[in-house]
Amino acid sequence: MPKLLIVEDDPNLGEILSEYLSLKGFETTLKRDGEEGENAFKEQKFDLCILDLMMPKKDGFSLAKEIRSVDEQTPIIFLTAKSMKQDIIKGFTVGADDYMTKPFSMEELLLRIQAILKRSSKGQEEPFPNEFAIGSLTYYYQENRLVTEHREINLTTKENELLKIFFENLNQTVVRSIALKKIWKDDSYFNARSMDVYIAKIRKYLADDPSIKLLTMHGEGFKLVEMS
Amino acid sequence: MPKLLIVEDDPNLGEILSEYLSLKGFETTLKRDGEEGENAFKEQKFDLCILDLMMPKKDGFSLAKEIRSVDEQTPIIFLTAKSMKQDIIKGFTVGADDYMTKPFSMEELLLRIQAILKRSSKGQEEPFPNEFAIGSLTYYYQENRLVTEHREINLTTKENELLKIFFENLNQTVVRSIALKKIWKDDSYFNARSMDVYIAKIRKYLADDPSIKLLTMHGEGFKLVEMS
DNA sequence: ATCAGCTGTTAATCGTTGTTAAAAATGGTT
DNA sequence: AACCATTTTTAACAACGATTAACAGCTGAT
Repeated sequence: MPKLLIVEDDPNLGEILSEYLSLKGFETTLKRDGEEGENAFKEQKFDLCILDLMMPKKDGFSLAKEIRSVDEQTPIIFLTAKSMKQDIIKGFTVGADDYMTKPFSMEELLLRIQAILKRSSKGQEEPFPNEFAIGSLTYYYQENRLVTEHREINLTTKENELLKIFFENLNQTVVRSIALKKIWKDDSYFNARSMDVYIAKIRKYLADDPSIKLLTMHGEGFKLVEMS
Repeated sequence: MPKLLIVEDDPNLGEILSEYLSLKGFETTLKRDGEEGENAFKEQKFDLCILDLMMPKKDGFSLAKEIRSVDEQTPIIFLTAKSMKQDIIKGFTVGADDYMTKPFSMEELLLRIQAILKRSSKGQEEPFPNEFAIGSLTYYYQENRLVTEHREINLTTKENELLKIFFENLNQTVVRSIALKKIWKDDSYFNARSMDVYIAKIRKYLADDPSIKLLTMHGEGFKLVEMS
């Protein structure tokens, strides 16, 4: 649950922001002016700050500078009363990550917050590569296609999703219930049986290279391995 | 001349709004309840919607949701009878851009409309490029035209809209219901079948380059990919 | 070794998608 | 308004994919 610091002097907008964002699963702290905001920032860590520009006591720029002098990391979003290009440029020079001009849609703000947090949380996860080779097989995930020495197989959607999970977890056990939840969204007896049918199909495809085996880990799941 | 959709059940207020805003240079369409509003929205494009919250047949929230499911762009302003914070928050969660609490001044409404239109016209999404190349194909969206190695195809409106969605989402699954709502404005059994017919037509065009495939993601939608 | 509970396999069934053609709607022209 | 050409929708059937069912085989615990 990411923590947000909201500094906004308009009590109405502040409340709405705060409530809406808590509703969306953030832990929000609302402060009414720059000084309060600064104190709050000194007291605890936040994952992101939302600062109004025009505020009594200490404006958003000054507050952002204070924050940046202590902390290079924490993302800052500015709220500007109107779309004043000067302000926006100045905002970015003091280290803002984004800005919103009032009035703005909560949804858009939410999207931007999510985008920024995702970006700053880690190096974005590498996507599963389209081409994946093992033994004499080549698997093209994006293209729902598996190429063996003897033939080219067009995979159905379900076959493809399941095979992807095995390639992602090469030499590791894929737990039944986890695969089921990923592909079928819930694990029930019937979905489990459906999966077994697909296991059989995939095994037939993989049989083109005898060094590749999809092992059964009885009671747990399956494991794709390349024999040495 | 921006087009406004006004949905307001109070005939008095509706008329006043409509007349005032036409006087100010907008082209206004006035509807008296949510259902009428929905139909109007499906029939033509608007630059902004002004929706009353309390209305017979279909309230403003539901209407906004319908609108957002088809179009996430067009700004929406809600008119709320009183300043109920809950309503306002709910309004933002369904994608509203602004709200006005009754009674309000026409002038203020005008200012907000102008602010929103200015903002939404400025920060416009990068437009879909007219020319788009993939494999040996070149697609000219603006010109409803697809050029292959062998021939030049003039696309019909529906073919073009559908193909555009696939190009926009290259290598990503386009969900049936989303495409349907975008193009046909609602997903029903018959529209779905109609779409299937267009899928077949598009596949015949794309077949000119065998490395381009429009894959079926069974139960989900379709995905345009370039084979490696 | 036996048995209950998993897993493997095949085929039937059910729902979704592919395909083609006819019907209906649309738009332009006389 | 009546005509035509074109586009879009509807309809019917074929093909395909996913699930269910039934039964056979296997595994590990007692």
